[in-house]
Parts: sequence; C-alpha cells; structure tokens
Amino acid sequence: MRRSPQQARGQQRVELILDTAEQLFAERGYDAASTNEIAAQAGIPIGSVYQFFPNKEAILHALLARYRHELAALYAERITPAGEQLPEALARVLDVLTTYGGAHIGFSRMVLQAPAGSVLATACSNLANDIMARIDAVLATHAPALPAEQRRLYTGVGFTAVGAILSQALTEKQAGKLDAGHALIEQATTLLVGYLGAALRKAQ
Amino acid sequence: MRRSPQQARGQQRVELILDTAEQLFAERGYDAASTNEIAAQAGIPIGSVYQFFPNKEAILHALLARYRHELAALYAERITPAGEQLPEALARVLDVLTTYGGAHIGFSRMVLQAPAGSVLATACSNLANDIMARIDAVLATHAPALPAEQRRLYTGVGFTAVGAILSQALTEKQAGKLDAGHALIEQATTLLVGYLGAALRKAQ
Amino acid sequence: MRRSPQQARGQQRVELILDTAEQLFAERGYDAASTNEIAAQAGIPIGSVYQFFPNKEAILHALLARYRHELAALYAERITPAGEQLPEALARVLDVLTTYGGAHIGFSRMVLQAPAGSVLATACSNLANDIMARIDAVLATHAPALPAEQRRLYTGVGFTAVGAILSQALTEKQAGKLDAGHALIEQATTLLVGYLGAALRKAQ
Amino acid sequence: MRRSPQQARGQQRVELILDTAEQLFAERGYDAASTNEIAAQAGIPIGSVYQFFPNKEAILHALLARYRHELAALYAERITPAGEQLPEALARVLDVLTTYGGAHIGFSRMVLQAPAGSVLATACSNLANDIMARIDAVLATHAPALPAEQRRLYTGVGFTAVGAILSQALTEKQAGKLDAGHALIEQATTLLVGYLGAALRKAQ
DNA sequence: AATGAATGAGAATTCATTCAT
DNA sequence: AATGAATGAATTCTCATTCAT
Repeated sequence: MRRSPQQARGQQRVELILDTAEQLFAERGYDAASTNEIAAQAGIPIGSVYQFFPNKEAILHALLARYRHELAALYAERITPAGEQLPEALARVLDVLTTYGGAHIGFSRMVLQAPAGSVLATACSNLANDIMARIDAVLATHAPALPAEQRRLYTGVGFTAVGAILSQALTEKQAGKLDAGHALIEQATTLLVGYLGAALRKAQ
Repeated sequence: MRRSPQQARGQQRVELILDTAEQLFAERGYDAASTNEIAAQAGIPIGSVYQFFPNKEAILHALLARYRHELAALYAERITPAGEQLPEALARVLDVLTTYGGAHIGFSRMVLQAPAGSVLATACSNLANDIMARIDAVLATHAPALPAEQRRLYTGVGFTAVGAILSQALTEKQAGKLDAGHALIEQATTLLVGYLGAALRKAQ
Repeated sequence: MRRSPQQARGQQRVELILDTAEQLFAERGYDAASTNEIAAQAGIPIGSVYQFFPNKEAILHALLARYRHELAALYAERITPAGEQLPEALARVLDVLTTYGGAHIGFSRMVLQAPAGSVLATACSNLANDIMARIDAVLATHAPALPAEQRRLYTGVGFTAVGAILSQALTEKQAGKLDAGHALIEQATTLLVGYLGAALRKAQ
Repeated sequence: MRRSPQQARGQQRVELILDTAEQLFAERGYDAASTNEIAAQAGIPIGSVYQFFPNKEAILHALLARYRHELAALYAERITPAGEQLPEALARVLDVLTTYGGAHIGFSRMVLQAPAGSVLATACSNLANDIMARIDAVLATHAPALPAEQRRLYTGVGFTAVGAILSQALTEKQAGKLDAGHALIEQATTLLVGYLGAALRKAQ
C-alpha cells in the first residue's frame, strides 16, 4: 500500500475498495476487472484509489492479506480438542475453509483456483502456504514419523485437490444448486482423508 | 470454423494457427492472448486468421476439438487387459492423460484447470466429459452396484482433483523441476485411487 | 459490368447476384452490405462476382438499371385513357410506383430515399429522372402554359416528397402494419395532387 | 453521456466533439463517419472522446438532444400572432426549421432524412416528434373537428414530405446554388399548405 | 489531499479487392 | 474460366496510470 490511511475516512475507503475489488475480481476475474470500474462501483474517484494503492496488483495483495488475517483469526478461535483423530482434524481444517470461502467468493475463485504460474498464483502463495501449514500441522501430529519433505508433498497435493473441489462447490452454490454444493463439500473431506490415508499407508 | 480449408496450404495454415494459439493460450491464458499476436507469431496476416475462424472463441473450440480427437485416439490404442484391478485401471486412464498433457501444455493449462463458470470452462466441457466418461467407465466396471448418480459425483470430484494436480505437475516440469513433476504425477494416482476407494467404502 | 455473360449460366448468375444484392442493400443499406456477404448468400464464389462486376458500385448500378428497365416496361403497359383528369393521371403514375416498389423493397429503400449528395443518390439519378419525366409529362399535358423550368421544379419537389412517403409506406407494410401502409399510400396521391394543384394555382 | 464534465475544459471539449461530429456526420453520414476521425479532426485523443461518450451512438444522441434544445428555444421565441391563418402558421413553423437547418447541416441530413427503420431514425424520433407536434398544434387549432388520429396521419405525412424537400434545399445551398435552394424552400410551404388543404377538404 | 479528465497503445473484428492455382 | 484464400488498413472501444487543478 502506498499510504496507510490515518484518518477514519481513509480506513473506510480502503475497506470499501477491497470489498468492491473482491466482488469484481470474483465476478470477472482479476485480469478482466478494471481499476476504473472498481472505483466507479465503490463510488470513489479513481485518483483516490491510486492514492492508497500504487497499482492494480497492490489491491490484489491487500485483499489477499485481508483474507490471510481473517482466516488466521478464524483458525485461532477453533481450539484442537484433545484426542482428535486424523479425519476429524482434517475435517476441522476444511470446515473453516468452506465457511470462510462461502462468505468470500473472491477467496475461492482466486486463492483456491489460481492458474499455476500466473501473477495471481504468486500473489496467493503466502495465503496458500498458511493454509497448507494447517494441513501440515495436522499431518505432523498424526504421522510424526513421516519425513518433512514427504509431508509437504502430501500437504501440497491435498491442498490443491481440495481447493479445486471447494471452488467448484462454491460455484455450484452460487448458481443456486445448494445440494450439489453440499455434496461436493462433503466429498472434499472424503477426498482429503482418503488421499492422505492412502499416501500414509504407502509411505510406511 | 468459418470454412474448412480445401486447399493444402489452407490446411497447413489452420494447423499453424492452432499450434501458435495453443502455445500463447498456455503461456498467457486464453483471455490475455491476443488474436493479433497469434497471427504475428504464426507469421500470418490477421485477416487470414479470420478467414478460417469467425472469432477468437472459435480458435479455442477448434483447439479443444483437436485435443478431443487426439485423446480419443490415444485411448483407443490402449486396450484394457483382462482382470485389471481398480488401481491399475485408474492409473492407465491417468497415464494417457499425463502423457498427452505433457506434450500439450495448453491442454493442461486450459482443460484441466479452467476457472469454473468461465467461457473457457464451457468450451472445455465436451472434452472434460470425455475424460470423465473414462473414469466413469472404470468405476462402473469395478463397482457395479453403485448408483449412476453417485458414480458421476465421484467421477467429477476425481477428475477435478486429479486435473488440478496434473496441471501443477506439468507446471513444475516446465519450470525444469522434473523430479517434482514426477512426484506429483505419482501422487495423482494415489489421490484418485485413495479417494475413490474411500468413497466406495463409505457408499456401502 | 465487366463482362456481359454470354452463356446461360452466366446470365442466371448475374440475376442471382442482383437479387441477392437487392435484398441485402434493402436490409442493411448499400454501405453496410458487404460484397462477400452477397456472394455467400447467393452461393457464388466472391471471385466470380468480381468477374461480372468490377466493384461494389457496379452491382448497384446494374441493379438500378434493372429497376429502370422493368419500370419502363410497366409504364409502357399502362396506356393513358383519353380525357383523363390531372388527379387520375397522377394517381396512375403513383400506382405503378407503389406496385413496383411493394415488390422491390430495395427500390424504395434506395431510389426513393437516397441521402442527397451520396454515392447512392448519384447512382440513382437516371432512374429518378425517368420517374420525374413521367410526372413532368402529366404536368405538361394538363398545364401547357407552365414554363418548362417551373414544371421541372414542381416535378422534382413532387417526386422527392412522394418518394419519401412511399418509402415510409413500404417500411410500415414490411413491419406488418398493412393498414398504416395503405393509408400512407393514399396520402401520397393527396399530397401530389394537393401540392401540384396549389403550385399551379399560384403560378397563374 | 458517460459523465457530464464538471470542469470548464471538459465542457468545451464536449462541445468541440459535438461540433466536429455534426460536421462529419453531415459530410459522410452517421455510419461512415468514424470516431477516430472525429477525435483526430477535433484534435482530441480518442480516449478522451470515450471519456465523455460511452459509444458512437451516444455522440449522435447528444447531438440530437442539442438540436432539440436549441430548436425548442427558437420556437419559444416566436409568439403566435393573434388571428393568424393556416398558411401563415405553417409557414412560421417551417421558417424556424429552415433557418435552423440552414445553420446546422447535420440537422437536415440526419433528422429530416433518416432512412426509415435505421438506428438513426430511432435516435431521431424524439426530435421528429417535437417538430411534428408543432405542425399538429397548428392543425388542431385550425381544424378542431378533425379526429386526432387523422391529424397525426396528416402531420406525419407533412413532416416527412417537407423534411425531404428542406433537406434537398439545404443540399443545393451547400452546393452553392442559393437560388435553387430558396426556390425549394418556398415550395416546401406550398407543399405543406397545399397538401394539408387538400387533405382537410377530403376529410370533410 | 482530493479529484477526475487525459492519454494512446492495443484489443477484436471487417471488408473490398486481387491473384495464384 | 472459375475459385476462394489472402491481404492489412481501418473500425469501435478499453484501460492502467498520471497529473493539472
């Protein structure tokens, strides 16, 4: 960000810009959404947008940072119960993800399905790493013998796969097909648990 | 296509356009690739591109149709051995996919990872259905008791998840990390087998 | 025309091109209609079109010449009854015009309403002169004392005014409003008779 | 308009664009005039044109709105003298039209002679209705017994016919033939008065 | 600090006409 | 003679970013 707003109005404006950008990024995609349109829809002069953000990518980064923050807070709320099994632990991680993703379409569209190698993907990497760290931690607890490198491989695969499914689930939900969406979310857990189970078995 | 070229030179040009388009679509994405750039890189006047294709989307469709054709041919070559087990059957399906995808970057970038709901995704649906039908057939053989609707759900989830992984694998390969790519491809099989196994177990 | 076709097929092709051009010129206007589209719709290769016509304007001219021919033939059929009064004589002239125009949309759209000064108008001038000559002849018969120059002025005004009305009438008819079309055609006669009557009265 | 300019310079630019557009629309016709040419001739970057107008049609609409405004103002200035007869009343209506049209070539070319059914005609309908309302009001005053529907028919016919003549008159004037132009304008009044007189007589 | 007009390269697509086959 | 692919300037419109006010 070019300038952190110190006044209350500035804070509100930044939030408003991010809200609007999220919506437009989700609707049209990051590339197709134009900065002028974001400004117009937010009711803020384009010049003012560029006073807070040096360029379009900065808006994306700020948005992702916000996701990261909010997601971390959500995870902090959920304390791991003692004696939790692997499936439950993974389900818990996913649960937070789907809840948050359901309320933030842009999150799903962008983070969970960024085309590999794109500007988007690079921008999303921090956030993706955060989420992968959650899965990784679960795995570390339940399969302490597994080498870290292997664990990271499994984690990455699991994250990518589950991200694709959740993203599709939220698309279905948005299209009004709530049942189809729920079914997919359910499968996401089966997928993650089934995959990691199979991978761990193989690794032994 | 506006008209199928009847002369040999026309045929060659169409192929050249498709080859160039595939490369650019893969490099920059469908939206970001411009028709003028395709023409320039192919060394063909832009008017000639539009002689064969009425618009940009038609190029995409022709490209996808070519993928479809070639993939169908590849699958036709591979005869199912008698007494094949589920894991092997799935591995065989994936094998064709990764082989073909490895040689056709655009295929992976576009078909296996089309943002849900986009123009791309719509255009890809035929091809995606083809591939899903392969997985579906395997599932139908090895779990005949499973209702068709459930099977389709599992198939869709499996395809999406595996597609995301393969796409990532090919990105790694392109980045020169051959080992990482191979590891991911291996995981794709584990993922598909692990997931479907878990899903089938749950379904009983 | 570049080459008058000597074979039967050539003759048919020329007619077919003219028919198709008429339709497209009427639908989209002369400028907006493209030669390639004419060829395509006629099912004739564009190269063949350019073997008969050196350019787009030549097609227009040929079409107008055909109008001229056919209209002259129609007028030749209608013999002036002895002792005909001015209103009847004018009505007869208009009648031929509306009958022909009703069957040839392009005629109305182009000849009767060519934007003054345009390429179209220039091309139409011969045909327009033909029609004006008809009105002029009627006027010369019924007002022999009127100087030729004055007569030509009245004739030109009458033609222009009536052309605009007939064109509108045919548009209404095409839009399915047959009654509105008929009402307008009826008014065309009133307009021409009323105007010329008033003009002659003034001229005395 | 995309946005009304709030700064003085913006206002001037909008006027400049409209002036230039008027000239080019009149010279080449609405379709043939290109937005880039308008910008170039106005000495303004094309982007700036699209800053104010979302598309080419919007320029046309703004131009027509300006005509409408200015014409309404002109009519407001001319107070109807008491005891005015039909011919004088109609002449007055036409007088304003020819005066304004003489100073605004585009007005004549576009509004008075829009090809029926075209985009132009649709865009012009408001303005055309305004002018027709003037004729209609005169008719309503001098022939109160006439049913409104009939009156509208006569009004429409009169407007169309007179528009065609005035348009031609202005073309002649532009071509340097001032006398021919004046003669035509004079005939326009004769035409309108003669036609409406005849129509009213018939209607009784 | 706040505004919003300004910029111009670049996007997709069209089209009259030619000419190699 | 007949064909239809080839051509490329021109068209409408967009957009990230800057800077004068």
